[in-house]
Amino acid sequence: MLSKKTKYGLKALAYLASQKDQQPVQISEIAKAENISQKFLESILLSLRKSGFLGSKKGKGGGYYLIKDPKEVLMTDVMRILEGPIAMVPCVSLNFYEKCADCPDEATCSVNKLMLMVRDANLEVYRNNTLADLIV
Amino acid sequence: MLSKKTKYGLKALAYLASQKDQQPVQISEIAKAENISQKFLESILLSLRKSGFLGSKKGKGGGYYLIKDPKEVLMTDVMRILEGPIAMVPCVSLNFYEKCADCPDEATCSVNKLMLMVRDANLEVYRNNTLADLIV
DNA sequence: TGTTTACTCTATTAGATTGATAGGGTAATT
DNA sequence: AATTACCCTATCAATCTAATAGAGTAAACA
Repeated sequence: MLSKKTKYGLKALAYLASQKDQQPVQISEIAKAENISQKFLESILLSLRKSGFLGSKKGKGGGYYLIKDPKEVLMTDVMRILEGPIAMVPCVSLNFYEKCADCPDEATCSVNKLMLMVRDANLEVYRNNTLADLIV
Repeated sequence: MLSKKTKYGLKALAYLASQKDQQPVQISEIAKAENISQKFLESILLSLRKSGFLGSKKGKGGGYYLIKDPKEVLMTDVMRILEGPIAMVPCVSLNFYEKCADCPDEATCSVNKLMLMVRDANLEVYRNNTLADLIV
């Protein structure tokens, strides 16, 4: 299940990417346009800023804006920040690897085998899509 | 994240599929071999039986056994029973479709667009793999 | 027939996570 | 200096997960 956090984050990024100019957009505007709880959105945009996707400007006329060209924003990076690991089990995660406590041997683990294929399939989608591809 | 339920269910199915004959295997044996809480495994095997993957035999010499040939058991079906929807959002789910409450128009929704691709990528993996493919 | 075996079912629980809300603080612009 | 809007902390109800406990029931076998 995709978390609301990721869903809202993606919508907000798409909203910013579809702006004509790169003027800052207020949180309240995005929240209203995308039906998102404003306070919740605040925390999401904050984490996107801290991870280098967004810039912000304070004071009157302030708001958030995209730092990079939407074509340069890979979905792999966005998803890892918003949703966390792309893999469904830590033992096949590239960026968040962890050994499964209950599994004695990954090489012969049927779950590992399947989840490795799933991970690769997902990675291919996320790698081949940028923020620009999400805009209509 | 893959739930423990699904993980254990897959391991149990793979364990049963790797048996030489089709004699019933006791829950306790599977639980021990795969490091699974026996009581938790009980409920998982029960749901796999109710959904037509497993048969069970009571009394001495009883246990669970596969009903179909592992080659005939599609991962799509297994995953839907154990984990639920394959799609990450209900609005792109084939078997569990639901409209998103917050989304006015699926056709122009950036999240919908991306999650549709992800769903298809996952479906392809699950459709092209049977229980037999998980065995070493 | 009676006992054992092992599946079946219901209920309960601690813990974690999620999504949302409230309230105040702070920096930058005008 | 006032306003605007970002920034941060804390809290909370609801939900889900994983595990556990205990009792019930059907089938096999001596």
